[in-house]
Amino acid sequence: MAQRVVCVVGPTASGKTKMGVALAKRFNGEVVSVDSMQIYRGMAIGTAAPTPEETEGVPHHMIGVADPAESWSVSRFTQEADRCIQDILRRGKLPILVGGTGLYLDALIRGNTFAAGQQGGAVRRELQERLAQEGAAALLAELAAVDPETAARLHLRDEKRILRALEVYRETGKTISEHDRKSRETPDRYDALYIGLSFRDRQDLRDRIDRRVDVMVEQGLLDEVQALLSSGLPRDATALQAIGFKQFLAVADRTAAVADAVEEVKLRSRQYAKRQLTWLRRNPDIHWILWEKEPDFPQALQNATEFLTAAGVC
RNA sequence: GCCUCUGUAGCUCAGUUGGUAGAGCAGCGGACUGAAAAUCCGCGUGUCGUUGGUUCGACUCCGACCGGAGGCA
Repeated sequence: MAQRVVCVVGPTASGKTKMGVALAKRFNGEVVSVDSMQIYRGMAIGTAAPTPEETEGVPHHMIGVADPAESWSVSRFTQEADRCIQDILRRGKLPILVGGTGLYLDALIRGNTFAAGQQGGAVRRELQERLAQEGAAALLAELAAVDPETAARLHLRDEKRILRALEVYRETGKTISEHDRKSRETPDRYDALYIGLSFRDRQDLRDRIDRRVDVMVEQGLLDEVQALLSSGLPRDATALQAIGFKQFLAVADRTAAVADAVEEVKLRSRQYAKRQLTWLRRNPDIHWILWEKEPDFPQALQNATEFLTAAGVC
């Protein structure tokens, strides 16, 4: 039987951090952040990483563990996070996975393996050049010759995935569809209990996102971005693709006004929240707790506790 | 007060010589296996300001009224 872990999921600004801490205290757990941007150092404000006060002494893992100049990936993340989970289990504590990056969480729970290849690698660079020269149609045709299944699935404009599919074939001699099929067949690595947080009315989520963005700006999002830049972080770093950082980069460059950047960050955040909800919707195992207007944590903790104890967590 | 321009989707706007309307953004839905806070796909949601008239037929032409912008006084 796979080892048991608890996952707290939900769109951005739904209260996952607070819930994670409450559950960790109640069930003798430690939190593992599952967030593609909180892993980078020096981005605490813009990624709404939990502050020392917010953690209430509960150990948190996988936050601020990476240099923003190096680009991480699902593969790298799952390896490191898995190590944390194992360590927590070894110490007899309950791992509580808290985060909004759906792909990372699913890969972790399922124990996905990833085929060879990497951004910045020789094969990828060569394919990128060919994409620029010959166009996506040529590459998609090439993919169709070796992996018709994937080629049929991908849209001509989905260049990122066309490149990746070709890369996997080049690097391993096997198609990505074959790799994925095998990866899916392996049993899940963890026995996960999911608690989902969201709002019954999307408008309430939007209001909460707006308020959170205003707070980030008050707390010094611009300073945080400027600090990253003055540390010599390249502008095309993956870390700077994070919502908030991308827009305030323009403010730092004086090519955008603060007020416009704030509106843009709010917009991108709610679009991101929508994509997160789409991702989560296909997981039928989530025990949802839906907020009415405002989060009610005491109530939610009781609800979640009942759910977890009924499932055998103590 | 007079003159000119203007009123079409949540927003910004197109709409040819009259045949009940379409773009971008927003929004909604979906996908996602080494960039995932990334990337990609799909969907038009409408008293065409109101009200009379002309016409087989009006967003389109005419009148009045209401709202907005500018100009002259």
